[in-house]
Amino acid sequence: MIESNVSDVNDSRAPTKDRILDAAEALFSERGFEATSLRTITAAAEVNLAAVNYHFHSKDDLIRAVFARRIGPLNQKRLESLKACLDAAGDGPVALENVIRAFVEPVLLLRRDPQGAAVGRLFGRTYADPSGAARRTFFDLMKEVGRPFTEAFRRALPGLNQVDLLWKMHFSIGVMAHTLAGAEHLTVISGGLCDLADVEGTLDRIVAYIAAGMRATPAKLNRS
Amino acid sequence: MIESNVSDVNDSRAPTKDRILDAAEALFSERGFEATSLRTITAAAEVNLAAVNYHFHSKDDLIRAVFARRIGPLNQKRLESLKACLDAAGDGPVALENVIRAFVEPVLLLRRDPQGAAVGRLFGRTYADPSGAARRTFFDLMKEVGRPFTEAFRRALPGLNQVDLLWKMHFSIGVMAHTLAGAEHLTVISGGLCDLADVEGTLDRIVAYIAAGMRATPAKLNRS
DNA sequence: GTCTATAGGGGGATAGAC
DNA sequence: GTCTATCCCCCTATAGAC
Repeated sequence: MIESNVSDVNDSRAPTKDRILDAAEALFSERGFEATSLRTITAAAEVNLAAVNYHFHSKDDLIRAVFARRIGPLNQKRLESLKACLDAAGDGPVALENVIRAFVEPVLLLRRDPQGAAVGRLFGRTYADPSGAARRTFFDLMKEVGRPFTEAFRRALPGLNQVDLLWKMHFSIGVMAHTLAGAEHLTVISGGLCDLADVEGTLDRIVAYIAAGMRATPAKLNRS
Repeated sequence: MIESNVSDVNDSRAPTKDRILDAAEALFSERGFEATSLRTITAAAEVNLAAVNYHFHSKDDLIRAVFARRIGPLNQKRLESLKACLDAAGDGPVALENVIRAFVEPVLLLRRDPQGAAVGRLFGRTYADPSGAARRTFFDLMKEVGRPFTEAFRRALPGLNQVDLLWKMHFSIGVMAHTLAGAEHLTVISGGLCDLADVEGTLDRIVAYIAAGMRATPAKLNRS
């Protein structure tokens, strides 16, 4: 009630830096990196244009910062869940579904709030986005989860060779990325019957689909 | 004798219009729509800048033309293959793997030549791309295959309800799109062990993965 | 730290000669 | 149909006042 500022709107203003990150995140996820100008970002954040060059050096560095802020905590959750399911397995077999869930659940849970949904879309889109800065940053930050999860999948699918495993992980990442990036499209097509806001239901569906795919055996791998 | 830095559009004198389409296709697939300027395209095509505005009205119309040229023939092949496998089934059950193959094979076969690979990447990327012109054109042109394939899947998976089917088709499109758009990434990660140039092998793998996923039953009870 | 103002470069699109 | 030349817009980044 003390706040009586000059101009309009909701002024218990977060730090400028965070306002820029929030706006950039939302706009990048909606329009892509190239199509989003710094002017649009600073207008949405209601900060000055020059602020983005003061707090971040350049647009590329802003893109990097947007990813860095989110991926760290996300991957920490994934690794914690993975550790939990490996501990539960002990020396016995690792449950495939649990490994998949450990990887998918944290990023799908983002969908619970609108800002998180933007993050999800952004990640999903980045897998297919050619933008240099985004791609490099994203994959650099994803390396830390790549190795332990590959190892966990190997334990959950004993007897599967390396090449088969990599292909299946690739397919599985596609399922996740496309679900994150293009889910509103599905909502429209289905006339609202398929709703990504139902996180638990979506999670059950996606885990079941991926698990079955990873267990599948290609029928005829050597054709004439 | 100016060397283009992207792909040689070296048909010694193909029509200007086609040279522009070829160059645009390759560049869009590598860098995205927003990041590719008309100047870059006309330089690669070794034609004049103004030619693109003469043959196509605008950049958006050029994007639409790039898609229109490829999607028509592609969908025709898909529908022919689908008809063949429905005819083979007669009144009996439809083989799920054949329906999947009818949809995936034509687009995967594009990978056999470099220009086709660009088309594949372009399609894969478009599923996640926010660009307005590309997205609308692409989905408009895909509508003609959407209905018959949905119907075929319903026949191949009797007893599956509409919502489950739509989710599974959504996941499956993700597998295909990601394979098309991000396969060279897999090639790098695997140290060349996974090679998308092996079209037949990739096709067997992807069909097996998707078929298993579509047959999967979500186990909604095992959440902790 | 935050603003105004502007530099400096590309971008899409068009006019008009040939 | 194809070229040159150009208009006018929007972009990123920076300089310098407050």
